[in-house]
Amino acid sequence: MLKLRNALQHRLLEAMAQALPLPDAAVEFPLEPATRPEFGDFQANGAMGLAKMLGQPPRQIAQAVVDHLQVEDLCYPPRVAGPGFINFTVRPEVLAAEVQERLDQPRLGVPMAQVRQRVVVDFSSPNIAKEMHVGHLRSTIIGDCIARLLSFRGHRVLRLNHLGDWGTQFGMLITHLKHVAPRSLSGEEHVDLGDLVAFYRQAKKRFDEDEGFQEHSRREVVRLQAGEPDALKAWGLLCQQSRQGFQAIYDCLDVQLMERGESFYNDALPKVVEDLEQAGLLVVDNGARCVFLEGMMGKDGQPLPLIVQKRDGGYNYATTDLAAIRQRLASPAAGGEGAERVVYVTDAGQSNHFAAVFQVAQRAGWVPKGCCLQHVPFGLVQGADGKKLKTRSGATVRLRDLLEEAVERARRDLVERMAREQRQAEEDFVAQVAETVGIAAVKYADLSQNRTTNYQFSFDRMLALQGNTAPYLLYAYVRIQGIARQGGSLVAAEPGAICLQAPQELSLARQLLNFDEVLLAMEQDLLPNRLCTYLFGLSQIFNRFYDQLPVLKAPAQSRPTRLALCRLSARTMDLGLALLGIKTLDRM
RNA sequence: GCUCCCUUAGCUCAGUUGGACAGAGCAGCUGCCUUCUAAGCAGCCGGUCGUUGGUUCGAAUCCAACAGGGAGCGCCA
Repeated sequence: MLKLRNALQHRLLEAMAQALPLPDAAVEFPLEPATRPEFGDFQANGAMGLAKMLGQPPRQIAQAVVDHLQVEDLCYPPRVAGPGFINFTVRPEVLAAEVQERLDQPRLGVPMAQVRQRVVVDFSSPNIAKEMHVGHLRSTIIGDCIARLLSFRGHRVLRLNHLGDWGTQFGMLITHLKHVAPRSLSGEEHVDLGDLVAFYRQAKKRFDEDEGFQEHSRREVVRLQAGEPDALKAWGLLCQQSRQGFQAIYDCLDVQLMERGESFYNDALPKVVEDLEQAGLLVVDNGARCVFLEGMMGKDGQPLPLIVQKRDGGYNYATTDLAAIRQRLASPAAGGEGAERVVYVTDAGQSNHFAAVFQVAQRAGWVPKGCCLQHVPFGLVQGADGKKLKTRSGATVRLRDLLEEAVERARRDLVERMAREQRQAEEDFVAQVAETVGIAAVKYADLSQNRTTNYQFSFDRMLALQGNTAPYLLYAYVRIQGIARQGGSLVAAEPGAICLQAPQELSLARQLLNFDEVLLAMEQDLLPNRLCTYLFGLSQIFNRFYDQLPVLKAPAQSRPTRLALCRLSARTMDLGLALLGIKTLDRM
């Protein structure tokens, strides 16, 4: 509907210019999608805002605009409604022509971005020697979805996994392993991710309790950052073990990422501090080198510092993040990525941190004009009790276990239903459906929630067959595929002109044509739940259509139209779900 | 103590440049399978949008105060 809206908006502004005695200053009269179906397709609310300026009642203004409007080729006569709204209802034959045109468009009416940017999407970011948990789940799923959308819009997207593979935790871990399992550091003894996690926990405990151990650990970090061969070797082995565990999860989630851990920026860290000093931003305070922030106050009303080099000489994550910003924004000729936009998908708890780092990057002059750094925050994953999600024993939930359980539950549902319906199926079919449905359910549950709020995790809800869930959407798609199978194809044997008559046909067509608007809105604020709400609505409207109107057995004059609507529905679902990172099924 | 976020139906949530009587889903209740279809469809029930003020022609949306919940706050990431 983007095309139609633009056309109507143009004519609306022309009519306004003719109808109203306006000042020279630019006056807007925006046309927006109607808030309710009974108001038609579009509504214009501008009259109310102009009432005071023109000293006329809003309904009179609206009527004057309507009197000058020339839209009869696209709409029924526009009507003034309520306090001064103008409602537009597009003619069915215009909708039909749009459907016809979109049927064979690969992009389903969604334009390429006018300005195609280089974008870095920084997401997932697990830590070496720790299992991935539900916190990484949201970053991974949301980040992947955003990257897919931006790519589809024509941007050049670089998906970076800013792995926590550097820093204090390695000092702890290496120091601890030197004591308890030295052979693991030389590679003579194999440790897997589970062992590492256990060692990490012990090391953390010692670190918190034992000052001497803390000192050793800090020294070990400095040795690592200085590139001591034995420390580097131990570190490399630890990373290798973790990486395998992560990759299994990414494969399962169908997520592509380029690994670019914190260690990548190690050599650039001294230069960050040096250049901050050159820029006159660096202050040594209590032995630590830091930049004091503008507009961010601490307890006593004093400005908060961003520490870039610790008292012991070690660098921390702020330094790494600053180095990463520079590398990403630098031109390719200078060894950078040439990004014009960098998107960070992390939990909302890091908002302050990113605000601080972005501010320092700005003040240091590292953000070229026209480039933008953006934190895309998301809320916590909570359990049924409203508290941070934990296992019954109180441990963090491992992502591996969570995904396995989703697939297992999907499988049990499927097997049970097949028994009830006396269906037979190959084991391959069951396994594939369970995998697809289980993973889709987890992803969709996450994406369908407004990302900025906390989100309550529930297997029962996400796997429910009715409601705003992945299984419901997938089933709507499966139904269309069922028609395709029975009818041989969704392409009419004797294609006739599309003619929208039944209300169910019209509302399905309208929903289908709204796809482009929704994707642009989603890109605007990077809220995947916009697309989810749309696809859920499409599924509902399709199910109504499917329930109330025959397709294959439709009268000859309706059949091509209904087949076309089915085809466009399937393609829209398929593309929409693909942008969410969800695979479809032909049967389930 | 300071900063940021949240509070909408019994439950989980939509509602983002302020717009028409506040919307879904689940749960509860009532109907509909000789039909390409029931993992579905049609309908009913359910709300002082945390509270109180303010701005506005118009506020769930913006501002202020208060209450309740969450997160963060100098050398972890």
